[in-house]
Amino acid sequence: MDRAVSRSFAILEALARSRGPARLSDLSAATDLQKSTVHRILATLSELGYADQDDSGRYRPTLRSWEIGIGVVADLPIYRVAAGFLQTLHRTTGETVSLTVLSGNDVLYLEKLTAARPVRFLTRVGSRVPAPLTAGGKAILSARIDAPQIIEEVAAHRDLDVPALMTELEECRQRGYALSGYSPGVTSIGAAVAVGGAPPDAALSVSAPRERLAGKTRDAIIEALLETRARMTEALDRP
Amino acid sequence: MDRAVSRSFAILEALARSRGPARLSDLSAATDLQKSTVHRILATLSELGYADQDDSGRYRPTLRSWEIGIGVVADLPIYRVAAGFLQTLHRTTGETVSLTVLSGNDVLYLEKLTAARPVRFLTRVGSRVPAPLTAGGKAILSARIDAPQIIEEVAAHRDLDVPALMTELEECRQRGYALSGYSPGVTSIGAAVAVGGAPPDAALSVSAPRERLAGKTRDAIIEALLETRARMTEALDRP
DNA sequence: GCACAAAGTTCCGCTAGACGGAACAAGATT
DNA sequence: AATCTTGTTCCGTCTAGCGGAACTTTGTGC
Repeated sequence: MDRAVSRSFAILEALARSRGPARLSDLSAATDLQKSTVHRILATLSELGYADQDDSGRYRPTLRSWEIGIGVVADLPIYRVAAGFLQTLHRTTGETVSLTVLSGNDVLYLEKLTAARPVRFLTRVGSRVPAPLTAGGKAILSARIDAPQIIEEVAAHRDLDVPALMTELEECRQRGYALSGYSPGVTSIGAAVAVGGAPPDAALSVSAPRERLAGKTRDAIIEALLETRARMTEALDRP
Repeated sequence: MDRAVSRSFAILEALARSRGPARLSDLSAATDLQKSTVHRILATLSELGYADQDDSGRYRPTLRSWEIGIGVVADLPIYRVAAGFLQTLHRTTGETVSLTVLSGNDVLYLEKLTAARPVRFLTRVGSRVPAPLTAGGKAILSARIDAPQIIEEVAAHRDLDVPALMTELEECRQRGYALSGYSPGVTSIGAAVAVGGAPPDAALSVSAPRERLAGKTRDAIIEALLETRARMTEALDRP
């Protein structure tokens, strides 16, 4: 395990985590590394174009890591295919739509199109939320055999009503979509997207204030969501 | 200049560049490094969560670098503020709108909202185009004193009609927006966004097929663009 | 404005650990 | 079955990363 490599990523992560420019000594403290070591590695990162130093000597990350990262997601078949479907879903429903993928025990928000009358959201693109707490996550879990162990691991950190969740997942499996109220006052509806015959690792979801998600509107949105999911699955399976 | 660090990023970049999973020997060849070295560093990267190995032994980058990167852009004031303005501009014009930032001699596409009837675009979010070739880039350059040297550096690699470009920039400066036809058949209109009194390093742009950008529509779009730019600048200056 | 504090940078001897050639194992190809 | 090719492991060599301390610069408080 190359020590310098490991340390360089720790520094880069600390740099990205610190909102705004970071001082050398802060990074040194955050990573628990000698100042001279941090200084040397930062010089290397700067030379490579991953960090920058302003006039006052403080360091900030550059957009280099973003360029690499965006290249990675742009290569994901799900991401490429989803773009168009997300838009049509957004247009037909008029609400906030999201694309999430399962990453470990979390759901990772890959893309989000926000409604004209936006909701106060706790999540932004790039953020993680434990899968069993979100509509998209539940939709994914409901079709995976490893759902129980994921739920168990999450339950070890937060308190979850595991039995209730299990019966809820069973319901999701039957009707094809999941519901959630993770952010207070907003309801989400999620549907899992599977590629090939594999267990699903992505989901589409629609979110709106609870009062906007009732009666006919709600039924229409669910229909649009399931329709989009079907079309998208079909597009993914077409080689 | 820590060698192992430099090499690890070279490997990560090669991994991200190679669309789809990459083989060890390919990475070894691409980075001009010994197989054993690449193997060891990949093991480190895997342990750190930046790379993964599938059953067939091939390596692929994870979403880790994207998570870091998206955190970096999410911290950019321009990016945070732009989101809402991009949406309203997209809605009022109905066309494709983009947010770009100046990065070196290039313009980097940070965000893009695509029109319902989309254009065949050569650019995607995360891609780079030499600044003098795009509407957004010209708009930015027209308000910067270092424009001549950027143009000169770009002209060294591609052939540019430098004198024509300089007079065009002068026009941009006077009317407040720039025009471009970088992608064949599509016209873009760009306006620079400056924060504080500093020289601008970002731009908003609207793109559409040439035939949709004529007469009254065109005037309306330009008005909407300049209006949005004004509002956004105001929002950025408000602390 | 001076003195003190804290932050960034440089230096250098030490040695841990990265390096790379070669050998080995496991598939894939002919 | 024979032959590549690819991923993995081993190990002696020695370089390059390490960290404590000294030095310089920037900023802060009286």
